[in-house]
Amino acid sequence: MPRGKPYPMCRADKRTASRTHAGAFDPASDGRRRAAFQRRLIAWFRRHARSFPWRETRDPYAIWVSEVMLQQTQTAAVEPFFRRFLARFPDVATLAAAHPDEVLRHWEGLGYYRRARSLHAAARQIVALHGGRIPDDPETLQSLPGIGRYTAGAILSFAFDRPAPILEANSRRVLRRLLADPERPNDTTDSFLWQSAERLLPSRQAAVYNQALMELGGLVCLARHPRCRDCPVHDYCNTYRLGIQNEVAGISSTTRPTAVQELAIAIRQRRAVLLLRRAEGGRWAGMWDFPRLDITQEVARAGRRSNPTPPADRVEESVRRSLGLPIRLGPHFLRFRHAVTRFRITVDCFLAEVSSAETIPAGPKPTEPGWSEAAWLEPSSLEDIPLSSPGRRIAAALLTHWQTTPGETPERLVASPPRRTR
DNA sequence: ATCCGGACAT
DNA sequence: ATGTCCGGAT
Repeated sequence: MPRGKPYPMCRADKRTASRTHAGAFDPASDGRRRAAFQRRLIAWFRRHARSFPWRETRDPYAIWVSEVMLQQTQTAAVEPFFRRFLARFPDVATLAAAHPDEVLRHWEGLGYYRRARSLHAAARQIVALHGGRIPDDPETLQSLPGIGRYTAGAILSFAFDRPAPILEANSRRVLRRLLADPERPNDTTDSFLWQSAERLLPSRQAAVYNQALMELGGLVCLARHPRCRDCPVHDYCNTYRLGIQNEVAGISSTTRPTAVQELAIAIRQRRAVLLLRRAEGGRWAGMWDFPRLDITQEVARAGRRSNPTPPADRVEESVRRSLGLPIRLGPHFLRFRHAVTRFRITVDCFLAEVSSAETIPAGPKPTEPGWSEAAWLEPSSLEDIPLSSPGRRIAAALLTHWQTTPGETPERLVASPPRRTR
């Protein structure tokens, strides 16, 4: 990837911006004031910008990958994934040629797996339709899966330095405060903010300017306690002037979590264990996982103080019905909790053996919705497939269990109530 | 435990 | 307009 200094640190802006008169900042009406705002913001950015690997490049591919990873994901979480991903898939052609599962494997643990699938699909589309070059116009970019208006603007401005506006969580917060209508400071629409972002954008230095806007939101114009005294553009801020910056906050939708009880079963046959692939559209789409049963209803019916595990024969019957597989339930070996979107899932994990004498060759066809594929895998190959985070956790516990109890045989597998693993 | 964060479908 | 998808940081 091209290296170097994409945003040369020119001398700090020594000019003192003129004191601003009172009144709402309207970027459309005052070009001089807008230019001063831009200079202040950019000068601040040159002093305070954090260093990230995706800021060390202007390679549109690397910037695209980073922006997709950064969707709904914080910078600290993204960094190691970004490095690994770029090392393995250094360019569009390499990514397009890769197996989907390997792409997913490199995304494992980052979440929102549709992003990885879209990225891969888009890479193939770029090779097939655009000669392997990342498009540099907004319409074509947004025709690619996983690229919306923000990501298109980010690629256009960061990589190509085109004057394309961006609006994401950080810059949205900045502009919401900066441009708030004093009468209705919380009624600002995204449509208005997009228009404003476009009007505020300088025709040159769009890359630095856009990143400065985001960085200000990330470091100074914080949701909870905005550090307005440190803000280089507080003179231009409609809410700072009125002291109502704390009244304009991102209203977090208070969708309270739903408790879910699940059973995960590691079903063994000879040396292999049964894995299922999660279907399109749901959680962990395209990722492999251990067979899981939602037992929330049963637990609720049985009463809250009772053992959260249904009787072994009920579980065995349920697996026979959904997977067409005769099993004998073994011991409980792991309990953990996992929070995902608005669900708080408690997972109880059990060993199990296929109870039929005959070998069931190609995995059962899962008839239950939610699963698309099944496979019997040797423990060692669990490393090679993309697993959901809970799935990876179960796999790790399973490998430990098998290593510490090497002599375990089906005869010794006896169902027992879950121990409290807290 | 709560907070944080774009694309897409509906 | 609203809901869905994820995991790590705090």
